[in-house]
Amino acid sequence: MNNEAITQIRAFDRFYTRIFHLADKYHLKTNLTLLEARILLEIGEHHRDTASLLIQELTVDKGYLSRVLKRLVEQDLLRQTPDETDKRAKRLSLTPTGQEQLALLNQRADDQVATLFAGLSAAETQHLLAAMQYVEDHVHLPQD
Amino acid sequence: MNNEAITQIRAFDRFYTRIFHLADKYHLKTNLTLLEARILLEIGEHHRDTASLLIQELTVDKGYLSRVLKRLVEQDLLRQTPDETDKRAKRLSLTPTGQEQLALLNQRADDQVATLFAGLSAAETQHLLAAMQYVEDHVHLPQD
DNA sequence: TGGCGATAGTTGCCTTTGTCAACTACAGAA
DNA sequence: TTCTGTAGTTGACAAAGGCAACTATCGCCA
Repeated sequence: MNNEAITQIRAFDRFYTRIFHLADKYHLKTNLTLLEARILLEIGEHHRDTASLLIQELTVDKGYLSRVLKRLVEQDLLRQTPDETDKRAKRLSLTPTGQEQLALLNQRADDQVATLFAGLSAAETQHLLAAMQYVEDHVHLPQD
Repeated sequence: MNNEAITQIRAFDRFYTRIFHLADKYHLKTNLTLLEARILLEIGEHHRDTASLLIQELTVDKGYLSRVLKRLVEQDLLRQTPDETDKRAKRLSLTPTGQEQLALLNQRADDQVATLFAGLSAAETQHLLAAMQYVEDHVHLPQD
């Protein structure tokens, strides 16, 4: 890969990081931090229901995560129920309140995205999705 | 924009955020934090040579930035020279040591990108750049 | 089966990062 | 020349996160 290409990719990276840094405010006006919001999302939408799964997905320290989860439990957004088959683990699930919060977060995040890409025609939207897909397909995931 | 599209875009966002969260480690093995690295980059490459410009670009608190800049000066990576035409402002520039560090950072960041997109043919690389450009061109920048 | 290294999660301790408000100094316009 | 706004600094504080030690349990295998 030549230097010119690398320069352009780095420019895209800066651009995209900035955009989504601005957009990653969907948790505001809730009482949640960005990490807490992402946790609710991962549990509620992607069924990652143990701390270890979250640690992998969110690349966060387990000690820190433990505390954040505790906070979510105290706020009655999260439940930790003992895992019957593995007594070291705890299964995480959202309380009704947690589900409400998640719905709200999703609403906000959707709105953000809709604003960022407002006014595209159907054809442009398709093209955009294809472009994103292309990027995703051509990144070499670093192995963990 | 329909729900399906929004969902896919949010998936891309999560993906890309994660990738570049992993990739944003180019400052490691230097003594610099990510913010410090980005500051050197903005000053050295993009000629943003006052604190206010950096505040805008990096969306960082001015009090905090002030301290970080002070630290960079102490490390002899940065110089602050009085602005003759505006005596409130200070012009920022890299010391020779700072320029060396910047070169090192650029090297590391380039390597990261090259690794992430390793093995693409020239045609694929062109396609990738076009895809990124398309995304960039179709985002509605939120006005500050 | 019982002993042992690995894994899940918690806790204490500490550092770094970031926020907020008050403050000084200067600019630019009325 | 006074008033409002901007550039940057400082103090006090809160939030975020890293690190290591610890408990409990698991799963393997001699």
